[in-house]
Amino acid sequence: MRELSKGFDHATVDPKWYEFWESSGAFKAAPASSRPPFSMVLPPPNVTGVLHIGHALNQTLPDIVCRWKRMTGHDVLWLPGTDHAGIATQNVVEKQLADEGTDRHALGREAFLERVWAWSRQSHGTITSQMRTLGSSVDWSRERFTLDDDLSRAVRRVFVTLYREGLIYRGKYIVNWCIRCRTALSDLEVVHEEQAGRLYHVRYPAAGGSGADTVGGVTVATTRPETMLGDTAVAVHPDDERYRGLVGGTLRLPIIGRELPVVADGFVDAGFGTGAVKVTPAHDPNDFEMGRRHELPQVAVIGEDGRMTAEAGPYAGQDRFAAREAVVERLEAEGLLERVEDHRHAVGHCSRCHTVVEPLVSTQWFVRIKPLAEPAIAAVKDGRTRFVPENWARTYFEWMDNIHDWCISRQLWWGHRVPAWYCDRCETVVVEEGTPEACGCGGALRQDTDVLDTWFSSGLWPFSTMGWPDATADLARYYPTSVMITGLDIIFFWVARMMMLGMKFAGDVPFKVVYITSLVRDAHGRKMSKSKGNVVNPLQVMEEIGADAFRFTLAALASPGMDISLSEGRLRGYRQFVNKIWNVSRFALMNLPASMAERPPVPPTAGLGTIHRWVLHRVSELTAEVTRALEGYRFDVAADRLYHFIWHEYADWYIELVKPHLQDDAEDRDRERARAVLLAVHDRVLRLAHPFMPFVTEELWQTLPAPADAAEDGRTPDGAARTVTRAPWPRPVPAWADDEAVSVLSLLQEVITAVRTVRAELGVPPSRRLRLRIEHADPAERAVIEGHGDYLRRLAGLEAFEFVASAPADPDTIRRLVRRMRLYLPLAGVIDRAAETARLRREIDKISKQLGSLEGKLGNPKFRERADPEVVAEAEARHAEARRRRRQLDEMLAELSP
RNA sequence: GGGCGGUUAGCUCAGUGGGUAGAGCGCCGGCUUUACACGCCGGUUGUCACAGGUUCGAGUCCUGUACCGCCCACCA
Repeated sequence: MRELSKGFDHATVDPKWYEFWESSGAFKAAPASSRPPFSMVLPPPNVTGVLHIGHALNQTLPDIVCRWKRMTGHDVLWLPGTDHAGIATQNVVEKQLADEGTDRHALGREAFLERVWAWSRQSHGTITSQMRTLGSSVDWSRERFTLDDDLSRAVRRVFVTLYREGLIYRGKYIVNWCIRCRTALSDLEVVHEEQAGRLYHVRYPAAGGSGADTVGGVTVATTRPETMLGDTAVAVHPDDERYRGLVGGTLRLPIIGRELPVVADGFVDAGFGTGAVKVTPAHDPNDFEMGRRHELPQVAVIGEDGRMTAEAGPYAGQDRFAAREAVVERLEAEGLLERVEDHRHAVGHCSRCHTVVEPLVSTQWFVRIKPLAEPAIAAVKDGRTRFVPENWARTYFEWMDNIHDWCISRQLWWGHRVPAWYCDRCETVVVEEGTPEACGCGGALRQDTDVLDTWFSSGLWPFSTMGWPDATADLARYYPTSVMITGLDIIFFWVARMMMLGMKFAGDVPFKVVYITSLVRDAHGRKMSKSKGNVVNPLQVMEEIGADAFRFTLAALASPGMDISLSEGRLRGYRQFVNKIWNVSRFALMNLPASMAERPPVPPTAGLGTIHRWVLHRVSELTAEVTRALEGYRFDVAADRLYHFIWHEYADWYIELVKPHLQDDAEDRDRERARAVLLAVHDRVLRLAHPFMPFVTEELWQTLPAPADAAEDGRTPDGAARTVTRAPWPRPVPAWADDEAVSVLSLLQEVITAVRTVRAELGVPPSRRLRLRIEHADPAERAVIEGHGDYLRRLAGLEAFEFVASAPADPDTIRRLVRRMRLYLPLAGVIDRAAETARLRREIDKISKQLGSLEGKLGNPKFRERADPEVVAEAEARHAEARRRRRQLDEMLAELSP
């Protein structure tokens, strides 16, 4: 007999096995193998990041899939890596510099980059070791970083190709500008927040009039009065009768005095405000477009630093918000401020530093996106890529159908530098993959100082990591990847761009399935945030309860399309589940002799006792259910089935029932069979649970005797090591199907539970052995009970039971049989008459209700006509049963209160 | 303004071809039954948000309402 330690110590066990897996090559892809490929790429976390709850979920779920696929005999490639995360990383280092009293400009570009490289090299180890703690079974030998040379080459190839095809262009357009980060942002990097503001109604006098003469002027409304300094027109709707006479005329811009034409434009909503709009082409996206339609000049009054420019006249040099106040004061003083209203509106903020974004005109690089979006939309429409849950496809379409050109240049230093060079002498722009020597005209070339949006390189991740643009064997074998599992927050940032760029450059969709994971919230469904102090740190949780329990919790809570509320209760509950598995294993191990060098085959079921046939049947069903759930990405269902079977069937019933067969006094042949079945079931359970709780299952599986069949023993590809990560995934065994065993067990369970209930309700201590008399048993049921009397006596705590054959046998249901028994437990002296009477009354109420509804149903002729005959028969049976039950209860009540 | 999701036991949630409401945690009672007190046994708890409709039958399908949440958005 062997023994396991009393408890599972994840702190020592987990690292031991991860090291073993990694060093034995258990997670390595085997491109040369004949196994069918299965591939995923890991959404690369920020290289300087730390593992947060979102990562934990987005790695646990794919890890479950990968571990499962490895066991089903696939050649699994799960490719890991990290992202340089341009703006995020740069901001962190800039903050460090600020703390040191310096900044990047003082350091200079090269020294600054050296500094960021040093920081990212240093923190790279943090996130990767945390992934190991979680158990992510990635192939570390293929780890990539978005700034690696070969990935940078892919970035340049894509840029140059798109440029040459006219899909990347450079131009002066209005962009979102963060005055703190001092860079342009894409639309996605701007987060809109509804906030309280004011709507200022300002009178623009007719041109020629003095400031005081407002007759013939127009009132416009604005939420940003400081931008009026840059106005170059006023617009009204072409059909607006009120202003018809004004179109073509001019107004005078207060403060500045510039003459503004009144233009007619369909964009203007005549119903909003006064129906007249000030037009500021340099500081508002709509006005920018309107300005182009009407060939209006752009007057930039706010600079890249957020201060007013020389064009702002008296306000030059002021902060934009100070200027707002000052402009309002001046307008008021001049009597031009007609009205101020409170107004809630959405204000754009930088997603990285939360500064209010300033739209302004700037020269940037853009991707012309529509031609790329169309095939990416089609691929989801025709199912080449499928969303799970499928509703996310709507969100994807919604965005893709309304997509705008993508601003990809950033005025940062950390990232892929734009591969464009400008000639000092002529106007030539050279865009090339390599570094050009000089301009054709002989002039010196200067490289563009901007870098690319981080998501430009991430968008290439599924193929750039596999060696593209070379036609590598990896690309041929592993692209498109099988599935992508990622969070809903990056559907647009990342998933959409991988779709577009993958189809354009790798010639196919990047993945066949996109599983969108939910947001993890706190126990009460609130978003986790530092300020609320409700952030769950996965590393701390794993330290406390181990990675297995943590992972299992995430899987169990991952209902598709629903946010996850992570509660301590669930975490604790599943930690206890891990402990349960540990102890079931202890029990199994104690009862399997060490000499059992090779695993005995399961004996033919025909020769086995009912409990063995039952458990084999159930484990086969479990196998089918877990497999089906995984195939449908129902991690929650799979976890739930495992939990229920292992705890409430295998441990609570089978282990208890099998104990006598394993004892020393059991007959040898009987004991050997019991051992063989126990081992077979236990082995299967550990394999099925392995993807969810890799560490504890490996630890336990390694203690089991090796199977006789070499193909079953889970060697690593090089044949070096046995590991459950490579053990074959169990398959349902049709020959184990056994409805008879199921019905026997359910009868036994009902009888045993009924006796226990009676004992508990009447306060009979377990030590007191009871005699049970059973009346009116159906002959078949009587035979079953007699045939399994030992189990009944043992688990119900009976001294003996007997059948009373006084009444004729009838086809009563199990329930009735059981209820009848309570009357004959010789306990008359113990019964609390009042309590028992109340209980019976409650039950009578319940049954009366049921009876009522059944009579309604059966009394309805349409039910008899249309319902399935089987259903009608069942309803009739239930009705008959309910009536009998009702009569019994009445009798019992009468007996109690004579 | 548009899109999506939610409303089921005290809490957090399952309930995916319509057919007698489930789990975990919590709560109550009883147990040293030698795998496990991170345990065992038993018990309690629901006008399935509301209003209509389809159906013999609706938590489940349809329509509408209310409230909550998320995402997108160029009405000043």
